[in-house]
Amino acid sequence: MDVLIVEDDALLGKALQKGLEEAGCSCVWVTDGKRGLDEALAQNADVVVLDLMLPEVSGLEVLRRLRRQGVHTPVLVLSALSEVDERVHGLQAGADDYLVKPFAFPELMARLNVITRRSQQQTTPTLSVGPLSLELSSRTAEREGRRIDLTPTEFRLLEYLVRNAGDVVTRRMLCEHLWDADWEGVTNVIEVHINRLRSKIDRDFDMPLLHTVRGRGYVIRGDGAGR
Amino acid sequence: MDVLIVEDDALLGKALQKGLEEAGCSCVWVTDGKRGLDEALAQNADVVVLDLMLPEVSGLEVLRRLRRQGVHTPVLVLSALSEVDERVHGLQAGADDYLVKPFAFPELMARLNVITRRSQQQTTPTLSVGPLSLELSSRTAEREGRRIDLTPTEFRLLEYLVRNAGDVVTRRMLCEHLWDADWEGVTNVIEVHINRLRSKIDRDFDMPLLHTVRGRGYVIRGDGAGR
DNA sequence: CCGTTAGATTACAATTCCGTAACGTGTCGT
DNA sequence: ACGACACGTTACGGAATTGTAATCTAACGG
Repeated sequence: MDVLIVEDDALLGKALQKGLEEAGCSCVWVTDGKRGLDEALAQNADVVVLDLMLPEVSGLEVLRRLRRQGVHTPVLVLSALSEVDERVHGLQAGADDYLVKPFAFPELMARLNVITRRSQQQTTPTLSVGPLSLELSSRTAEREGRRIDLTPTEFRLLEYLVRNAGDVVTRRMLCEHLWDADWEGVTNVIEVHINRLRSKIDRDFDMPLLHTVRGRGYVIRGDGAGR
Repeated sequence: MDVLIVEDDALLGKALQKGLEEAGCSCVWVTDGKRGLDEALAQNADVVVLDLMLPEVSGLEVLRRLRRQGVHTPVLVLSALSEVDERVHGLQAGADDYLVKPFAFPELMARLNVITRRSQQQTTPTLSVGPLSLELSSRTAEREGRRIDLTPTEFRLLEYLVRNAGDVVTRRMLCEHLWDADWEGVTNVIEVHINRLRSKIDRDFDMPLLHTVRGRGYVIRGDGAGR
């Protein structure tokens, strides 16, 4: 496990690094907020240990900026203050846990384990079916490592299919959810978009995921099974 | 608080409804999975109490489909089985808590309170600065109740500005994050897009949010303050 | 006060995206 | 085997999106 330590006190920093490395973690230790933010933004750490009292940029500020940038790496905040107020601020700013100095090293380890486990099982904003995954935040798809660019409607179509993976999605459903519409069947918009989608997510691969169910609609399935 | 109860056992269902209503909650009680899913999808409930053993569509299936549709309403699962296995399945399918029958009513209440509170403070996938908010999932913006349609690049530009709200965003930063690019300054793409963005989020309102900092770049601020 | 410069605004052209229509292909029932 | 029908494929035109360039406006320095 990779840990980023942001701690200006050399004694404590060194102790943390030593203890964590003995516990089998690899550490990066920086001593000011500026570099702490940079390292954290690089997203190479699985968890961050962040002191609140720092020169230059305060720990709270680092935390706030980190979260604003959309980085959700779990953060454990250290502070000399035991004030409830501070604790509230920290948690509001996006900390996952809080530890008051002085503390016992085993407790730090225990808390780090808890928050990393929790963050791992958090639902990431991503959908997937078998080898295909959609990243909702960036609106891109990926299959077997390859990035797939989708137009807005292609993405919405695929998203809807994936949310109903394994179930047949009827034309009617698509009309109502992707267009506004009651018309349904006036044109062949759907077939056209299904076709374009297939050419992107299935054409270049062995196993087709998007199947048509004659007379009913379409299904997307993770295994290759046609029905 | 609005509670949706999905429970086929009439005795238990009635008891739950009575108890919850006495505690000041308003309840909707349905007795099968199909209607449970429909009601839950309507998103009128703040929390769902879901029995696992149901006729037609099983509780697990209801839960799974609900989550696949992107609905995050907290769900408390009820089950006669105390098997660890079942519990794991339930939690994996997206349950927020688990209660084994028979149970004491106060415990149910306590757990409902915990999971609703937790879900409320969960970070919704939305950014906001003052009167402006961005919904990341649907890629739309809203200001003072009015929906604002943004093109893909406009949205990315605004998102980046909002994530750095209060800080000046330089041209260099924009070039690197929104385009790939090292060119920076060859053309005036940025000014043009800023202009288009302003015409949508500021033009029709009293207080401008997007300010230019001469020689540095742009800031977005929730209060009207120019600097 | 004037020239310089940064930024705003507008116009325009290239590209992309989307819905329609026409046509091709395969499947099913008889 | 044949026709009907469902779906696939391709081509085309209009609309939206995006980057470039030209022009206009406002701030700043001296």
